[in-house]
Amino acid sequence: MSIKKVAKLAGVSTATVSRYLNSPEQVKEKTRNKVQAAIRETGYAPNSLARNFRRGKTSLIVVVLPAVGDPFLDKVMRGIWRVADEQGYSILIRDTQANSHEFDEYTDLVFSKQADGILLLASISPFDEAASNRDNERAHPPLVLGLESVSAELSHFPSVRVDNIAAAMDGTDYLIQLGHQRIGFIAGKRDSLLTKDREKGYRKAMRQAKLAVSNDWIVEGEQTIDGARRATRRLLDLEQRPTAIFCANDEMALGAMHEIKNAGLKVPRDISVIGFDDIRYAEIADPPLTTISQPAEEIGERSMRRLCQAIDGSDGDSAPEMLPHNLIVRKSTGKAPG
Amino acid sequence: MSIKKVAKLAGVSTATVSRYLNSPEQVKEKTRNKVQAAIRETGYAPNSLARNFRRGKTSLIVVVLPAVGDPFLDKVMRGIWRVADEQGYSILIRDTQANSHEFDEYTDLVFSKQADGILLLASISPFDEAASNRDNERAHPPLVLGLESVSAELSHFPSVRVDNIAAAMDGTDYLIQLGHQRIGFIAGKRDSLLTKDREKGYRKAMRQAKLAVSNDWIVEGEQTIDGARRATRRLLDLEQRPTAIFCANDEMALGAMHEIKNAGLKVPRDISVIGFDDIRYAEIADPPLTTISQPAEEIGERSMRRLCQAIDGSDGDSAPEMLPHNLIVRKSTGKAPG
DNA sequence: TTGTAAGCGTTATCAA
DNA sequence: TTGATAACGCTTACAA
Repeated sequence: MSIKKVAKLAGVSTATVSRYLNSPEQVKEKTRNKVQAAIRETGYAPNSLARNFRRGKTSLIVVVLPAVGDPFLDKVMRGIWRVADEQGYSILIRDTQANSHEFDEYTDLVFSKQADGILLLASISPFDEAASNRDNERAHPPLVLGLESVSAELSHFPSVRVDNIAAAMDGTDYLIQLGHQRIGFIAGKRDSLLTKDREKGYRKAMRQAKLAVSNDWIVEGEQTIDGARRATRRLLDLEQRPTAIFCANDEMALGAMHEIKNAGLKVPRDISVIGFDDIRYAEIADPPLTTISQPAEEIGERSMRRLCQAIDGSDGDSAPEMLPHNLIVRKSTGKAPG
Repeated sequence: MSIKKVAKLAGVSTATVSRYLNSPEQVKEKTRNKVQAAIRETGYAPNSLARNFRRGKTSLIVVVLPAVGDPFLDKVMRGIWRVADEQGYSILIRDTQANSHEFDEYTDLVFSKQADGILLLASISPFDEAASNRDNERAHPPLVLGLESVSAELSHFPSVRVDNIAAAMDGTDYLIQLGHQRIGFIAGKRDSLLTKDREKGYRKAMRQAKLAVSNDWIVEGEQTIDGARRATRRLLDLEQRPTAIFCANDEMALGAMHEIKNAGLKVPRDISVIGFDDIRYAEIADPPLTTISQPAEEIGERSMRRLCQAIDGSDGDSAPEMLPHNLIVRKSTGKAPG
């Protein structure tokens, strides 16, 4: 009833008030002033529930991410927010740590009009149906994948990321150049495609260098500090322990370094450690962590732009957009011992 | 038009479909089956835009926090999410780093029906008007303050937090017990009441111990690693440098430790460092960081519960809810040198 | 137990 | 440039 009140007070129709709100230039100045006064007097605020309903748009974007509190997301979110602000979207965050991992649970947010689109920054399990329904409208919600590598079922969605395989190869090559031959790998969660790709890159680089990879050298770090610490202990307990460890992300690398030092060993003298992501704690780690950086803010920005395009149907090609990574050499890596 | 389609297909009225959706027990089983079949066949998903509009409720809560990517928020958000899930709310996140800091900008989200309530986990500047309008309806949106200390203008809102003053006193007392007399303090941002309170606690403890506090010992660390590094350098450059540094949070403590070690000094041999929050990186810092922990998950949970109460009007008293803090002694603090 | 129909606040179409 | 009015999809009295 609210716009009506304003209209009545201003002595105009509701249509005019609405126009004043949405395209003031269509309203004569004199009328505009009347409406403005009425709005001020009533303290009227447009009911966005009604507005959204009428427009069929929520102006909400769901960003699905692994965990709030992940320092890497800091910059990514900054990029996302910049574009969201510019385009008039609000951000709804879903954390896969606290929520479900089902693809359909997120796409339903779009189909039920709770959100206009989805920005997926985490690995989730697409329903098998999704693949078969590919031509179905339900399989094509506005959705963009950022950061994450893409499973086959999701490959028809736009995606923005670095080439995790190539990046991990670069990191591994660097260790190999330093003379390391026994290189361990601390992997992420089993369902994370991104860390799987990094593992692939590691394996590929080892293979190309004709270096054997023992199964014992690849341990799961669960993408947490504690998981990485346990993984590191297993690596250290090996009869022939690795002289270098590649961690699928910095969070785990930090845990690994701590555990290595705890065991009375020195980084990089005894063991070199390399991470991935270049989170802000990498630089101030002791020793400062060698890592691979991603253009986080740009990934956020670009994936959000792609999503806006997907929402208003102007999305062009769906080829993955690859951004460059960058090896950052610090002090946690050194020549292989002996 | 969608519920109509379903109704038509099922051969019932739209009211029956609606009832099936909202209170199935009121629908005869036979009818229920028909409706269910129709829903399945059409792939119907209720339009929550229309539903929210009709109900006058968004089921959205805005959580205003300083920065996604702050590891401390990890646990807080977990607590919030647990309650939100349970109560059927979705979480809309606003980051003051990327967004405005104005109180009204957030409360407008409620008045314009974009959200049902606000959980404030960050210091923002309330409009001066807010205080004078206190009796006005507009001054009383459902809003709860979590973590943060409360400015006078906001003191009529419920609040859940630790006693930052007392906690900082405990930390400072501990340093004093270790024999430290020249204790520096790295403060947070100027507008952060929470870190201001911690500074107050530090000052109070110093005063009670009859220890002088030089103005040079209190430097601003901007609540970032880099800010803390700059602040630390200033402290180290002092003619008589402090033998201990209290940092208003762990993030800054990590930066401080790095800078101290960079200067060729040892923690805690030359300088003790103590932080606040007990983020997950504190334990694996080198040396592991002595800090004060807050019951983060519980703060999240309780503040969210209070908010739910505020939304449905069942909120009782508005006295701040204080939770206990806990001094965690690790290796970054030791006896004063000399 | 089910159907009819009004109404939520806004926007958009059309006519004036 | 403005006004009257239908429509958006759903819920909920109220009536049947």
